[in-house]
Amino acid sequence: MALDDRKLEVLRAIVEDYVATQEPVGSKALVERHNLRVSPATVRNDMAVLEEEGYIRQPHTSAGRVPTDAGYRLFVDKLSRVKPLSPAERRAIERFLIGAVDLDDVVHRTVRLLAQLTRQVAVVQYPSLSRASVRHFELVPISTTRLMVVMIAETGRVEQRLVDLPGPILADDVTELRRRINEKLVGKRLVDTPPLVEALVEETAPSLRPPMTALSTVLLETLVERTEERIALAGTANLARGGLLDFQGSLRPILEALEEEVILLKLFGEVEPSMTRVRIGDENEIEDLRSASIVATGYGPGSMVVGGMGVLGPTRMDYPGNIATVRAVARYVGDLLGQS
Amino acid sequence: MALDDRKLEVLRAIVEDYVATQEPVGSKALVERHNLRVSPATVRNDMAVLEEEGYIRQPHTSAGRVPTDAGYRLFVDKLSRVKPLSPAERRAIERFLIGAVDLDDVVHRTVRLLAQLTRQVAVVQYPSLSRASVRHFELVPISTTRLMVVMIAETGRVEQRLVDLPGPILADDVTELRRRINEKLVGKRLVDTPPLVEALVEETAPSLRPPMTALSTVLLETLVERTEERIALAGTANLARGGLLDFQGSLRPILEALEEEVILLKLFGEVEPSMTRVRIGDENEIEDLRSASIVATGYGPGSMVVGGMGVLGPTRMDYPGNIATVRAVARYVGDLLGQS
DNA sequence: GACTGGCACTCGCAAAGTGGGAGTGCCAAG
DNA sequence: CTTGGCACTCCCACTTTGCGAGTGCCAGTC
Repeated sequence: MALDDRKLEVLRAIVEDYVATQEPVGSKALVERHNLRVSPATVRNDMAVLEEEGYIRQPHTSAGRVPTDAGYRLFVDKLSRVKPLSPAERRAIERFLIGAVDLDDVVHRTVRLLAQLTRQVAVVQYPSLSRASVRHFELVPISTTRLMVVMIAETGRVEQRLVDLPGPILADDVTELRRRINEKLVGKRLVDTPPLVEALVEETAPSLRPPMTALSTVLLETLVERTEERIALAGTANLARGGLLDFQGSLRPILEALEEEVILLKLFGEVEPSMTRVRIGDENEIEDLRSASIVATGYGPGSMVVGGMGVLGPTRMDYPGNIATVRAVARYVGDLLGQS
Repeated sequence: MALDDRKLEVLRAIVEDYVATQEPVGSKALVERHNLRVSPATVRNDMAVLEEEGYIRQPHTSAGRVPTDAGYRLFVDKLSRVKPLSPAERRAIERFLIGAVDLDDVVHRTVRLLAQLTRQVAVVQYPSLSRASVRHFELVPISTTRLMVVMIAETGRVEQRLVDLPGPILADDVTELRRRINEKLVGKRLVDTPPLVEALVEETAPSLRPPMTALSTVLLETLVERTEERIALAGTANLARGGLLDFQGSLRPILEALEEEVILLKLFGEVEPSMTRVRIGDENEIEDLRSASIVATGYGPGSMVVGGMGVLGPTRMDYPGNIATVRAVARYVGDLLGQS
């Protein structure tokens, strides 16, 4: 059965009121607050239909209605326009990010900013190396058998590792290795590098084989393994705001999930280019997050995506507002990365 | 008035029972569970005295007694021996830390380990640079007017920064600068370096003055400003364990305080060498943490202190156990740092 | 003087009872 | 299709009640 316009309007009103008040909303209050031009009785009939279709439900007989996860989903997909940000918010974003001194600082500020603006838990993935490309490699001799490998990515992110060589090495050989590595890898996207590293070893003259082999192991680790593991988090205190009415009583499972970086990466790292993903309640695969919703989006310079960011909160959240904020912040940070 | 031995014994029993059960403890239950060799009535008299002295209190008339912050303090100072760790715990510590690949990983694992063993919120300060000494400086040319400065500290921590030079620079000059910087700074403790950097600039030949001046600014920043700001946190989910009986109802202020790195650094960073500090409830200067206790200690290779670590939980916590665990982990991590 | 058993008293808490009110579903009429 | 009316449901906040744990005090004992 198709829902006519008024029924959709009723659903929207229910969602908006419930999000605002946190209380089940009844037919009478609805007609009063929104100027639906019909009587409560009519609204009740519409509600009955909406309930049958699974978009709303009553917590108890003879209480008001509350949106279901499906109801929120419909609301997000069809019934809400993305709220434009207020000038005050735009200014807040700029002011907050403008003083950032390095990449860590950008991420740090971003996550706090998001938490503050949305009043939810905010998550920002550090710019992932795998989708970015290599700007420069450096080898620094620490001792005769030890090198430090430093990689600088286009995003400005820097990774370093120590390598123990199988035997002493000459300064000239270090220079040679550095030259060869840069020649082969600079400008390439990190995801594409592993086969190149393999080739690099094979093309190396026998005299330099042993150190190059040792290096290649570490290069692969740096390039691939540790590549998207870091996450910044802020605003957990916001979880405790709703007086435990959200999250059916216990913050425990939520806090636990938030401590698992693997989970966060799955939620906020798997983002498609220029898409904002909204995951509502039950739609979450993670058991512990069935009472939470997530708004996530990718960010990066231009149209490139180098990481994800977003917010997490109760299913009863201000979707249009949060979506707008997350998008705006993501775009701003993306531009920032593009500049450097 | 001096408290005789039995009264102290009663206090110890109250603390232990209350920590275990989370419920006010009465005179009858006390004599049953601990073999005090007196009657409930006697215990009641002792309790009356203890209450008068401010070590315990009753939540309501005719309820059992609960330790006050002063009671816990007395318990920690005089009445508890540090529990030796169980072999299982020792093994857990080793197993958990043994696979760590780099400094970040060590800190990461440590904080999770602490959270797991104590079932409290754990905090670990990254090894502070300021108390460690410089192992090596490296200058890496990125372009003709841009250098990357990399500093490696004795603790294995690496910091890097980009520097824009006032004009193009030759490779040989970079080498010269590198040599001079290392000559002057290697082996010095970071806190002692600022005047040395000043001197360095003054001793520089006029031709190299401009780049050295640019460098010195960044060196000072790296050496001083950003020097002890990082903190790792784990186990916040443990806060939600006590069913909100701890922390008088709201986790909010606690979570908020935990998000302020400045606060955490104050709490866990200001540690004296080889001391375990216990801060109980009211003793905390931070308003929001008046219902929490903190056990913190320093750690580092040998007798050096390069950072702090510890746990935070409800005042009703297992002090002897937590103190023992924090100390053991700190010592283990310190040894680990000493090796590399 | 220190300890003990007895006893009256206090008071929080949980279970049970209660009234009010918000909200519903249905129906007959417009 | 919409509307006003009406009977009905049932949650919630409030009060009542009884119970029991725990206390403080006192008089008696060692």
